[in-house]
Amino acid sequence: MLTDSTSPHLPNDSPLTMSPGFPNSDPPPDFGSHSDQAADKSSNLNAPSQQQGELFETAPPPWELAAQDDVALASIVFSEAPHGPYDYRIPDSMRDDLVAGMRVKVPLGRRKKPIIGWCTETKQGKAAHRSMRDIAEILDTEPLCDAALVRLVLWMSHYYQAPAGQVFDTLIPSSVRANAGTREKTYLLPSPMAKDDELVGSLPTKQQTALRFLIAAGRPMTSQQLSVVAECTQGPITQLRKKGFVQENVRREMNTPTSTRWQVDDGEVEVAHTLTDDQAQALSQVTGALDSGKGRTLLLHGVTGSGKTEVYIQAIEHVVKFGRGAIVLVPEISLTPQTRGRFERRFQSVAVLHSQMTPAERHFQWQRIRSGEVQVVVGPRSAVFAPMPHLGLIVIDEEHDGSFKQDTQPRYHARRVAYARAMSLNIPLVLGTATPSMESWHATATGRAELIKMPSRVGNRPMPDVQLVDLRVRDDRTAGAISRPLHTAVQQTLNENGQVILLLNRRGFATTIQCPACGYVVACPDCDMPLTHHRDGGKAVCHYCDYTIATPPWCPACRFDGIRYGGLGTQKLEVEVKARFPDAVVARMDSDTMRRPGSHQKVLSAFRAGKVNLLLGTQMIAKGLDFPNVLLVGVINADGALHFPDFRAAERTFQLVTQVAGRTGRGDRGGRVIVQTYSPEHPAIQAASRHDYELFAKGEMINRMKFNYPPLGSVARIIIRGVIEEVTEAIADSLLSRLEVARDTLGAEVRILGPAPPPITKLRGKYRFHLLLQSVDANHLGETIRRATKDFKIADKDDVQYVIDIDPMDML
DNA sequence: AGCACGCCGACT
DNA sequence: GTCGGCGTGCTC
Repeated sequence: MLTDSTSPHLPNDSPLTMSPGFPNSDPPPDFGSHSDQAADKSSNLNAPSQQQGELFETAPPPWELAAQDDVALASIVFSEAPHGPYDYRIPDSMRDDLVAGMRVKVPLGRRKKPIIGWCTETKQGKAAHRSMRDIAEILDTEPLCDAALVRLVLWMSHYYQAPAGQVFDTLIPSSVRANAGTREKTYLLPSPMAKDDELVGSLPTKQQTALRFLIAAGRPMTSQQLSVVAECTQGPITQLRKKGFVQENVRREMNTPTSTRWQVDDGEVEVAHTLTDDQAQALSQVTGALDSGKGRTLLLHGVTGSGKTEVYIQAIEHVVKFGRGAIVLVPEISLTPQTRGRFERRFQSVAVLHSQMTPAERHFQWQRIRSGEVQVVVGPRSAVFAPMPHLGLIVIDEEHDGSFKQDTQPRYHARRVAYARAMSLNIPLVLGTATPSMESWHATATGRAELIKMPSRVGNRPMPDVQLVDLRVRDDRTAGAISRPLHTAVQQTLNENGQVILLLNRRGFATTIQCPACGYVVACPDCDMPLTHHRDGGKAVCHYCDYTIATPPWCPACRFDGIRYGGLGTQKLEVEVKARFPDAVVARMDSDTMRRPGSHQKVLSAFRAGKVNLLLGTQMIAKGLDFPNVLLVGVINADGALHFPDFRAAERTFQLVTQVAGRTGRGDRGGRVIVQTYSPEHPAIQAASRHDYELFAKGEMINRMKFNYPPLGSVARIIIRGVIEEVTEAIADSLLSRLEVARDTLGAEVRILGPAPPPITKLRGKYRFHLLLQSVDANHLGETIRRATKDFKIADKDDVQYVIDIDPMDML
């Protein structure tokens, strides 16, 4: 039986452990200490047996009492296996220098070379381990993470079940660890011997003059500099060093060339805009939260074009006034020169972090931020780790965006991490979006977040009109992908010299089974997921639970026998569009054509300049573009996103349609949107067509409730991949039984699904299976996985790997 | 991940 | 009898 979901040995007021957590998680059972014993305890949900365990663990056997001297110890973790933590003795000579957050070199096992590790904690040891070894070397003079960030690392390591060493490596850019763009410089100082006039007087003239110049300078100089001012060669200076008249002082410094690059080039300064009533109201709520000195989450729900950015900026100005800094997270795609310029013109000192930065620049910006001179950091998800010393506010723009979840280990969500960081520092977290994630929306309903509404556009521009085209209506259908009504609208817009955006959400691998006559989709009775058609064997499979049936030859709802399996590519659409509108200049934007860096910007500036009339592409054109001459947006097939085998499919569809609709109606000429669909009555599509988020959220929450999908419950996913299909599946099966055992011994309430083939069955030559775990309590879920995988070893010969994804954002 | 230990087969 | 195959286990 489960007694309590909060761990008894945790301080309950600790902000990172505030219960209930957000979005949808409970406190980490332990993040303060993570020695072996602590890990044992934390994997036990049952409080009474924990106390029992302590009886045995805290009393050392008598023969170890001799080793009980109080020694200085450091807990060290590694980014490579074995990840630790291991305890090392701190030699007396290092005792005052080692701080948590520094890197060290330590001996490990029978290795010849010492290994680099991270210090998570220094402590006074009582029960010394039987084979305690010494720290060999300290690599940093300053910790790379302050105490609060070390705590964040340990929390992330626990929550995402990733080795702490790996989390450190994620937090601290490799360029910082490698000291990119720096060089060791040797400075010269007069030594005590140089004070002895008699000795100095006995030196040869050149050496004497050089030394007198160095003394007169009154500051350390490089031998280069000294040779210039003293008008001599290196010779005399080398002699002075040899004879001991000068001391050497080695310092690591930034190379000069990069150190000016960050500066704003245009020097333009923008003043604060006059706020609309909505904006003023929103701002006062945010500043109120700032002044309260509490960790609070504010969801800023503002329609596209309502001016959220101006609210962020003025809130940050408020923070800056008090000498504190802010972090602004933006989706990868919207880190454009425009976004950057906007912040740079409003603040004296901005650090923009982006993916094209060189290692030296990245390192330089990191140092600037840590020095405290930066007021605002703008960047993608990793900017949540910016080492801002007096952080006062974190803003996440477009908080619903998928790019905030990292898809490699540690698979963290920047919103979840930002929440943990903000709450631990007692500062506000502002989440801004036109289409809140269900997680954030639910948080406002349960009181974990406060809702701020901005329902109208700046200048009171109307929202664009959204027209649904029912593809089931025979008269509107054509042989191609563009219906008659859409064709007419495109032609008309082009005739009026307007620009057109056509959105195709191609996710080719998902072959959902949909009836073209009535729109019916074949779904799994247990998971509510659309089944996916597999050509070989004519089977239809659920990617969550492996439920399988024979693909029905005709529609189960209306008995129509021309059932089809979705799928249309941008290339094919481009051909059709060019044939239909031969006079239009068409550009295509998708991951295939946008592979080269800069091509993105190139196409967009051509579109902005009006050289392109019709822009065709995937999701990437749905976000953030602001072109006043776009009078028509067409969504080729809204169902592609809608009937995707993912419980977030409806949410994605709503977001997609709403965001793409926001690309039009930004000028004086208004704008319209046409959405083609087989399911015009679907709540997500209906709500999007009316620009009614709350209508959507209400309906969607009921759907999520049926199966306890997030945000009502938690989900985790374990992906198992290997070269041999049978072996991979066998290991997935053994992991399943371990999970079941762990769940039952813990008495945890967790539903385990699979192993099932994920939508992407084979990736880079490896077969994949996945296990899905669901629970209303994130702790139960986490503990079950922790226990099941604790000593789970896969033999090398099997060549199978597994990955744990906590709060997965997709099921591919 | 290394690195050594150990337990079975083919060689001088 | 030894050299070496790689399966197994440990690293504070």
